[in-house]
Amino acid sequence: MEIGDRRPGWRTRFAPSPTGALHAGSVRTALFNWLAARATGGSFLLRVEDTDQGRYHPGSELQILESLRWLGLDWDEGPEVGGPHDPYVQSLRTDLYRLEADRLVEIGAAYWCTCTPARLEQMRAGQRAAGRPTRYDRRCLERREEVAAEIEAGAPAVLRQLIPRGRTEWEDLIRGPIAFDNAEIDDQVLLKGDGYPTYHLANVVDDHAMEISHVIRAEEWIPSTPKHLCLYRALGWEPPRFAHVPVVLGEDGQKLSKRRGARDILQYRELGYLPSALVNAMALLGWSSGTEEEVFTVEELVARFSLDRVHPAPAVLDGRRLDALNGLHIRRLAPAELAEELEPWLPQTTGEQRLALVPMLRERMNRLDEAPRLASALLDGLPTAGEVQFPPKKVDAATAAALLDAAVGLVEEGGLEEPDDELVRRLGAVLEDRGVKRGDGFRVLYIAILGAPAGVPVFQAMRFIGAEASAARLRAARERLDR
RNA sequence: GCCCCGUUCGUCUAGAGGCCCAGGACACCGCCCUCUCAAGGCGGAGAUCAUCGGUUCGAAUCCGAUACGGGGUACCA
Repeated sequence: MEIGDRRPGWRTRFAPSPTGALHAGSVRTALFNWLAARATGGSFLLRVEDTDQGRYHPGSELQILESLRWLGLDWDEGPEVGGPHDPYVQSLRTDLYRLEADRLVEIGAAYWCTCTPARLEQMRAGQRAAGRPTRYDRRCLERREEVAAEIEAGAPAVLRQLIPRGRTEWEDLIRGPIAFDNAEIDDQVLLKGDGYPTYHLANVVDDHAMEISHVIRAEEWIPSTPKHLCLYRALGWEPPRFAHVPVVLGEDGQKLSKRRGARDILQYRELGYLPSALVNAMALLGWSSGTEEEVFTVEELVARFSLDRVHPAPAVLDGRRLDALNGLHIRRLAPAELAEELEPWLPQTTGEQRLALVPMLRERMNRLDEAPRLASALLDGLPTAGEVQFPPKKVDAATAAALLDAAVGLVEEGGLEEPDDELVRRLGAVLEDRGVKRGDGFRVLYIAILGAPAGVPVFQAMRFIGAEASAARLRAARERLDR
C-alpha cells in the first residue's frame, strides 16, 4: 500500500423505521452497510427512523434489534449502546430538524404551504390527465403573505423544499453517474403538519450530524437522492457518497414485501438456519468475491467485501441455495458447536448425547430442524412398522433370519465394542455365503434398528441406543419374520 | 402518464474489446466411493450473453433504439 493510499474507515448506517419486522431485503441492506464499515475499519451506526406516527408498530424496534443481533451485525453507535450523537431515535431529535428547517426558510430554500390534501390531489389528477409529471405547482410560493396570514390564523401548514433550477448529479458507487433535471424534482414536504420531519429532511440532517461518510441504501431511494443533494447544498454541507444497492425479489420475481408474505428474518431461525449461512447467502445476492469461492464465514466476508463488486441488478433469494449453503455451514461447525446449536431442536437430550449424535447427523442435514426426524428412532423409540417392506427387496426371509440371528449373537457377545469394519466383515460374511449383496442385506438391520431401510449408520446407531436395546430390536425383527 | 434503475444457464453470479462457440455455485442427471441414506470426488445436460442497429480487424463487454422487468411519482420510509 502506498503512502497516501490509506483511506479512513467508512461511517455507515442502517436506518430502519419501526413499522414491522425486518425481511431479507432490508437485512441485506443492513449487511452491506455493516460489511462496508467493518471492511474499512470504520463504524456502523443504527438509527431508528420513527417520524411517521401513523405507521409506528409497537414492538418492532426490539424485533429489529434482535434480528441484527442474531445475525451478528453489531452496531458501534445507536439504540442501547449510545454514542457521541445520542439520541439515535429521530422522534427524540425533533428540535434539531426544526432548527435546520428554520434556516432553510431564512435562506430561501424552503417555504410554507397551506394547500389542503384535497387540493393537492385535484392538482395531481389534472397533471396526470394532461400527461404531465405530478409535481407541486408552487401556488403557496407565489402567495407568501397570504400563507403567513393563514398560518397566523391557525391554518395547518407544511414546509416545502424549494428545488432550484439546474441539474443534480452524483457518482453512484454501484451504478456510476446518475443525473436528474431539477425540473423533474418535486418540492418535497420537509416538515409535516404534525411537526415531524419527513424522511428527506431528517435523513439529511442526521447523516450530516452523525458524520455518515457513505449512504448505502436500497435502489428505491434513487429518485429522492437529488432532493437530498439539493438539501445538502442549500445547508452548505458536504454530502456523503451514495451507493444504491439492488432490491431483493421473492421467488415469484416480485419485490419482497411484508404484504406479499416476505418472512420476518427471525423466522429463519425457527426454520433451522444458521445466522452465518443466512449472512453468506444474503451477501451473495448482488455481491460476489470475484473468485470461485462462495462459502464464507462472516469474518471471511469482512476480509473480502467491497462495494464496487456489487452487481446492480435485482436478485432473487433462492431457498434451495440457502438450504445447501446452510448444510455447508453446519458441516463447518466444530462438533461441540453443532451439539450446542442442536439443543433447542433436541430438547430431550443431554449435551453428551448430542455430541454422540453429531457424527451421525452432520452430513445428513441442511437445516437444524431436520435433526428431530433423523434422530427420532434413536431418541423416541422405534416407529411403528407401517408401510416398510420387510424383509426388503432382494433379501429372502431365510437370509434375513440368519443375519438377524448372527447380529443378535454378535451384539450379546459385546461385538459393538469392535470397530465398524469388523462388524461389517463378520455380518457381511453371512450374506455373502447366501449370495446376497451387503448393501441389500444390511437393509434388514436398518429396518430392525431404525424402522426404515435407510438412515444414520446402523452400527453407530446401535452403539448409541446400547447393546441391550439393540439386541431387543433385532430380536423383535426376527420374530416379525416368523409371523 | 412522467422520471429513474436494470436485463449473462431455472436461480445466484464471473466477465470491465481478442484468454469466452461464455467460467463457477445451487438445483437436476450419471458415475465413483460406500453397511443404507447422506456427505465427498468426478462427469453431463443447461445461456443464439433481452432484441435490433451501430462503432471496431474483432463486442457479453463501447454507443443508440426497442422490448421486458423493477423502482419512484405521498403531510410513508
